[in-house]
Amino acid sequence: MTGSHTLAETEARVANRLSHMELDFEAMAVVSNLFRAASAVRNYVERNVLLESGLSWTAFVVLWVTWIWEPAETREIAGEAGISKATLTGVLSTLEKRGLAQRSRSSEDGRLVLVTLTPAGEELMSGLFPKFNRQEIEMVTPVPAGQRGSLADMLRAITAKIDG
Amino acid sequence: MTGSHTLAETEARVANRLSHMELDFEAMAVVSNLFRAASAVRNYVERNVLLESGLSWTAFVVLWVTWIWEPAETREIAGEAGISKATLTGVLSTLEKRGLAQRSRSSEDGRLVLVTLTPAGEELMSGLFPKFNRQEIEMVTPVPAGQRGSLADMLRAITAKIDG
DNA sequence: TCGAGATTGTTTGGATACGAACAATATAGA
DNA sequence: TCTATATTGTTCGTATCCAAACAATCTCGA
Repeated sequence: MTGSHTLAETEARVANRLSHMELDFEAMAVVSNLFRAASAVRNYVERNVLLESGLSWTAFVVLWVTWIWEPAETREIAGEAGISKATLTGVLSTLEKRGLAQRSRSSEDGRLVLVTLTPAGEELMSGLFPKFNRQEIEMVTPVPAGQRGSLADMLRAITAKIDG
Repeated sequence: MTGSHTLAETEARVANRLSHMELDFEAMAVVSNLFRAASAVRNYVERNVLLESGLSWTAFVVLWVTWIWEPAETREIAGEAGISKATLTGVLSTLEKRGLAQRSRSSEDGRLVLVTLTPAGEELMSGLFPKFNRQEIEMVTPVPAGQRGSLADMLRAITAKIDG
């Protein structure tokens, strides 16, 4: 997951390759560590919380958004989950096949599909989410409590700048 | 990409769903924003830098690692890129098919496969990486310069805690 | 009323993603 | 030397993932 090379070693190599260019190593480090952290968090949660339920990260997020916003429109779910509508179609089909979620046509707008959880889906999320949050707490431990809000704010600022 | 609901609205909904549980909303916010940011950064770069070259994010990262560490061992590439060796096999096949990278057996250890860039791959990366770094700089803009190092450090600490 | 344009979910085709099983190679100890 | 064990990259099966094309539905103006 994490590369075996040190940051300094990598930077030296990059600088050597691109000695004639001006590079912002700090920006590089932010983006690089952003992805390492996201990947590590995802894999860790998939292994320790989701595996026993046979859920992928994406499937869990889709269930979670549906759980919170039920009945949820698919475009809303895709937006919150950060996946394309094409991907959501497949994930929803899988969740329906497993009896965790349900699709239904909107009576007000024939184009829309509304998603709800089945009782089995509700029960699964009720048991799963507390475990999920406990893992979140554990993973954020190395960041001093007084800086976690700031960390979230900076990440939010980056997202806002891009999606703005 | 980014959900249309505000943080407060989401938290209120979650609190309503889980009023009987103790939840750490700050840890939730960190993980949630970590993924929103990573997803936003990835999609933005794929659209604005990688699309014209027909590269996926993963394919680009594999090319980048190879470019820096050439000749690179596949286990090394997979580790740095944060993907499994099975995934790397497929990505390398795609890159070979497109004439951007090349596989060769190690003469010192018959189990190892060494990867190098083709001249076309070299040329592609020489033109692509500066654009990539300029996007990185732009995306990190909303974080005050004095706090970018701290941001990278916190992200690194989370990864280190998980990967132990 | 009616039709051009916009919006939505699905399908299609191809790439990515991973665990598990596998074959090839290397290494260590008897 | 020989063999049990470990390591590495590939294959296999299945689930994601997305852009583009598509069909169904809605909206709005003439």
